[in-house]
Amino acid sequence: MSEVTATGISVLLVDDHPIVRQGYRRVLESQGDLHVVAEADNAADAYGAFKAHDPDVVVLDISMPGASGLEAIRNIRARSPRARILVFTMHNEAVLVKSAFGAGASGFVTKSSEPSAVVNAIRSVARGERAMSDDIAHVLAEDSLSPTGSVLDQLGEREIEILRQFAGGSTTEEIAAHLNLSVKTVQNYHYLIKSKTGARTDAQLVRLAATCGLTRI
Amino acid sequence: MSEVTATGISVLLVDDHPIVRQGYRRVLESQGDLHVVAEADNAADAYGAFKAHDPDVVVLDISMPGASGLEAIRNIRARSPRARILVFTMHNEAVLVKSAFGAGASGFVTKSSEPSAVVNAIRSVARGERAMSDDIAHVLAEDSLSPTGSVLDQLGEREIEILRQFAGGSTTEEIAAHLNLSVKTVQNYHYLIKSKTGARTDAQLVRLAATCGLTRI
DNA sequence: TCCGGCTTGGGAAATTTGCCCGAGCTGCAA
DNA sequence: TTGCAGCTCGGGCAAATTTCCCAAGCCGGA
Repeated sequence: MSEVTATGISVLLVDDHPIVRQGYRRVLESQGDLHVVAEADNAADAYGAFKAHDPDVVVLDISMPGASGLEAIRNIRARSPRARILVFTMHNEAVLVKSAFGAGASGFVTKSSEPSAVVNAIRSVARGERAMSDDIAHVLAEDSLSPTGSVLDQLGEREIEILRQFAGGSTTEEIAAHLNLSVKTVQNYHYLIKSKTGARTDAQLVRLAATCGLTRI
Repeated sequence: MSEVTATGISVLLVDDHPIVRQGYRRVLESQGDLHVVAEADNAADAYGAFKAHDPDVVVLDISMPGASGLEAIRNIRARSPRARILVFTMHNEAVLVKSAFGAGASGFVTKSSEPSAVVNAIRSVARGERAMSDDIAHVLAEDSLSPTGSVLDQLGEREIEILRQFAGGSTTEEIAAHLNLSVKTVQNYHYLIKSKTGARTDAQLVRLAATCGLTRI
């Protein structure tokens, strides 16, 4: 049972900052056709609120405490494949964007976008279209992405093992010693993992490994 | 020349996210006594806007591209010691809070606070009082009791800012560009941070930053 | 005033990265 | 059976980064 009216789009807002939520709410409701029917301040509550209100669009920030926002996306989509989820966050890393779409998001908009771009993105995903802000399109274009599923699916067993140890804090030498490989090989894997995942930085690799559950922090 | 009316408090909003600014504006203006007279989306413009509008209170997010928000605080206070500045950010690290007050802020409120707490904080600093949200008070209290300071206490303010951006996934060049520093300086900070914290790996650095709440994964 | 710490960067050697390559293995499909 | 494709493992080499050491300016405290 959707709460959508003949002329409106119902929205569930998920963000951990109350005043940010309230600000969004006012911006969205001033549009006339957008109605915020519920809010949640963490990923765990997001699914409950989704079930209770069956909104047309879920607008959520993926950088929240507790369970990852990606987790929330998967959670919602697993049970309600027709759910439309618009990620709205300050991050603009290619890996994160790909993970979000891979997890089932319909759109990805950064907080640096103009409010008009955000509300238009909401309308787009409500129509079942894919939406993303200009800067995100740019990031993805640069990344010249390959059509894949989860980021980890592109990695071989060895690559994942090395990524795990690397993200755990081990040095290249330690990994080589532990796996009985030459340092050069580990270096090559390191490079290969970065190219495959699109991570441009070791820090991005660690974050990627963490969001995929490869390592805990 | 203050733009304050007999019954109102004029506010300058500084935040790099347009829709967040717009949301704040609506929340504040719905209060009746608060009037947003100007906005700025970076620290550099903040002082210009301050001079032009002489607001009663500056509400600013310290995590912005360009010059650090702390820099903006010092900038404004140096020229207008009676300026009231309320820091409004998602960060709640004790070191950061102390730095902000040290730089001349009158208040520090996190984005996890209730909107009512935020507007009350604005009224408090407008009256010349010091204000902080409950969670900030809690963090400061815990910090003053802990015998072993956080690892971050060994780091200077610039070092913390660079660590935050690095852990967030930014490259050395990007950080240098954001902060208007030479790449060499950022590299030196990177090295210095590793020595001070004892991290032997970039991954360890990211984990450290995450456990200290400097970045979220 | 002097000392110490922060900030900013240069310099130079050591190390790592980025990207190319080949070779041995396995599984799979024609 | 042959052959292709993908994983694993490492060499090579130029380019980039990291690692240290150093210096100068600034500021606050003793």
